[in-house]
Amino acid sequence: MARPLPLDRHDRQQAAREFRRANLLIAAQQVFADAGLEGATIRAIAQAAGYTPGAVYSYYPTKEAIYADILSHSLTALGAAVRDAAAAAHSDEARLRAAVRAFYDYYYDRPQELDLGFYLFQGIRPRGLTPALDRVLNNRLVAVLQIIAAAMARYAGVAHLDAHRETVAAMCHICGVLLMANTGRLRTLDSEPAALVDHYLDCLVARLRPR
Amino acid sequence: MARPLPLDRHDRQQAAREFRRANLLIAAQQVFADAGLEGATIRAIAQAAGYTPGAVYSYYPTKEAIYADILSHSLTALGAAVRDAAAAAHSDEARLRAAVRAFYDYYYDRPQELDLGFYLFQGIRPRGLTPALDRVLNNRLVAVLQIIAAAMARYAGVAHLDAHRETVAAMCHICGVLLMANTGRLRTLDSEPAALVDHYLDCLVARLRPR
Amino acid sequence: MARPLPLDRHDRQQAAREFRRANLLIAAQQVFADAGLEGATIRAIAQAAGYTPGAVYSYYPTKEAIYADILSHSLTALGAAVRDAAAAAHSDEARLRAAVRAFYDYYYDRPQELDLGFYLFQGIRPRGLTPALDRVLNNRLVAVLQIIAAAMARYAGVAHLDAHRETVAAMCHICGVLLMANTGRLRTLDSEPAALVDHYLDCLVARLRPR
Amino acid sequence: MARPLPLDRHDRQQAAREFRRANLLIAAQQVFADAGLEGATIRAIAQAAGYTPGAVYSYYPTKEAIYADILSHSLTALGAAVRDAAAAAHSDEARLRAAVRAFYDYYYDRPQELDLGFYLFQGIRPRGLTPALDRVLNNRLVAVLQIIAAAMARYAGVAHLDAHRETVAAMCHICGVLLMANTGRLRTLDSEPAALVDHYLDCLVARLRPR
DNA sequence: TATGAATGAGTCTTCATTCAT
DNA sequence: AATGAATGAAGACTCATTCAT
Repeated sequence: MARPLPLDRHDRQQAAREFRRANLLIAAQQVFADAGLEGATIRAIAQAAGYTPGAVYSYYPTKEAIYADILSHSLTALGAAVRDAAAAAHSDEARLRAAVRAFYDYYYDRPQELDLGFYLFQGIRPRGLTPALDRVLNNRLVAVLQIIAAAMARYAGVAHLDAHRETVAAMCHICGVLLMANTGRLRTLDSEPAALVDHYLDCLVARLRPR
Repeated sequence: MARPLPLDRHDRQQAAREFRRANLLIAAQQVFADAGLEGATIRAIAQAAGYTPGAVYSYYPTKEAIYADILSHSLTALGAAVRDAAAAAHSDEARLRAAVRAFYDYYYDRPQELDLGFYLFQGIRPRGLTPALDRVLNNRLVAVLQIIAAAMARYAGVAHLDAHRETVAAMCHICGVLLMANTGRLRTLDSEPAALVDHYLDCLVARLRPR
Repeated sequence: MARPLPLDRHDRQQAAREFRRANLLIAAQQVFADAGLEGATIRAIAQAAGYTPGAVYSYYPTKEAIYADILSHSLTALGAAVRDAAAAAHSDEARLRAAVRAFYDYYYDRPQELDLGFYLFQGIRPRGLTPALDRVLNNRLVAVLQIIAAAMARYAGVAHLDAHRETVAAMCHICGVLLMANTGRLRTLDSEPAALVDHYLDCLVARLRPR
Repeated sequence: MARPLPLDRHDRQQAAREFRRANLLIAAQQVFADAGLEGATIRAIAQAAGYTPGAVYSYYPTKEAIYADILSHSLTALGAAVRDAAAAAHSDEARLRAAVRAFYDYYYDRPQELDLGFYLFQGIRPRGLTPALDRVLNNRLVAVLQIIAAAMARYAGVAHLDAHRETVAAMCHICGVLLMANTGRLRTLDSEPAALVDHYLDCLVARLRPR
């Protein structure tokens, strides 16, 4: 039976600190979801967390670092959503469809998190998004894509497929649809984002169908 | 032989003014391409054009108006690029491929213009982007898409096709690829944007191929 | 029979200039009445007169000088209004009442002109309102007050009265009422400006009534 | 014997903050008295208080809010002045005279505060002067007028008098005199503002004298 | 660790006035 | 006399960040 190891003082402090940081992060996510990239000022985040602006800097060196941490959690949650959807499916085809749809659904419900990704991943940031952090975030994304790639391989048979390319292509397609939806283009073009996604999936499934 | 008509004073002044506005716009485009959306402040634009900030306001009533003008020119240029590419093609299939590729190529070379479009097309701007202007810009985009839709219809035969949906889907795909490329994701995922586009086109062409 | 004297070239030019200045002034008055003190920019005035901003400076050295000229004309018109009202009255009491009421009515209909007077007459202006001009404007005002003073003297009999003081007092009262009306105070205090004026006149007439 | 209660940290900080805000307000009042409405910019106020412009915004959300606070204090002080003057009087007549004179004296010594009132009470301000605040300020003014109205009623007997109307009329008169004095008109008209006020009071007292 | 006051560099925008033409 | 382009100084306001406590 696992018993929690006794912590020495240092570890206890560390844990408490981590706990406070997590709280701050949750507040930041909330501000973010409510007010978007522009509205998420340090002041607003601090206030939402019950802190004053200065206190935030005990936990994050920079505003961008907060962004990065939110994004990191966001990618983890995305991964969970995609994984769960895939796990619940009852056929290989359903699994592929479910995984891709989960990716789409996740961001459709959280447009700000998509924005954040695009913002942070963009070129060179003055400070905050270090190469190390960038690598971490990237790995998170790769992990999500691997779930989709696996579903694809299982459906199509690994031999007949460049699963990596197809997965990246699917991600691009989904993100493009989301982008167009979020900026209002699809509305003015009289198109339903979900229908576009399903159409893409229909074609994909047909194309990869094992014979 | 066309000889330039003599201009009266008013016309000459008008032309001179237009010339200066065009210069200002070019400077703004440059600032834009160099510094991106955030960096393209009135100060920076004015300086690049050799003006003081106040002077800019004799040419554009608002910062957003400058953005809108850049975007408008951008969409016009995009339209020309797509049209030219389609016109130069020697077969129906080549025309479809060329049109879509031209769309991609245009933005691949001018990533900031893509950003600008997404920025300006987004919801309601405080001032500057009037609904009228929004409609104009939107029509420009629609015009571009119609070229692609026409190529598609000609290739596939209009009966067997929801050309509108396929065109919107293609645009989403291209924009998704561009977005991923611009934010550095494709590099880290070891994917070539152009290869993705070509793959998409291969699938599209195969799928729509008339029998 | 008076025949217009032949004008030499210089005079003709002078007259033409004066004519254009008068046009400019009329435009300025209009802008003023429409847009108030804050809205009456040089640009707006120039545009209303069909000029460009620079041209205005051929006629007035300064924005304040335009204000001053408007005010001067305003005071002249006020004088005419008061004079006409007094002239039309059929009794000494009616004359006094009519003159004071005319003062009130004039400004009640033209609140911006009252503002202008207060603005220009206020303390030291940076430039524009020279002492000489100030004297001119003041004399205009004095001329108006003399009409009222004369009506008062005629009504009350000159012996029993400090007509100057009573006239200044009446002017203060009227201006106070107008000020309170224009700033919305009377509305919130549930008082009618015209009723206040009439009450003041009733008291004044009763007090000065010759026995 | 009252001993200051020990304050907890929060209260101490709150008090310190209030103290600084009060200092800022005093500086603002000074700037105001020296430079007038137009000269009282955020820059100038900040500088006078030893701050940078941005710091001002931790104390007041808006320039108009500073104005409003000054005006609020001003009206309170006016009320106190009028009340004290009335309280010190030894007869009903003296009380009425004293109250009205106190109103006059207060503003005669602080001409900018009169301006401020007229500015802020004017119609709708873009931001800052909310309807709620407007009501508060208005009530302050009404409270002052009630002191005068009470003195009037006590002197004349409430039956024989429209105390409200007479009070509003007196306020208008005083404000008219002050306006004319502040804009230099009374000087050029060779009239003493105080003498005008006293004359008005003489007439008022005579008219309302109980028989 | 947390405070929160303060900074400083920045944002867009306005407008009377000047001056070469 | 008129143009109108341009200036320059100013306006209110925002916000990430620092730092003494």
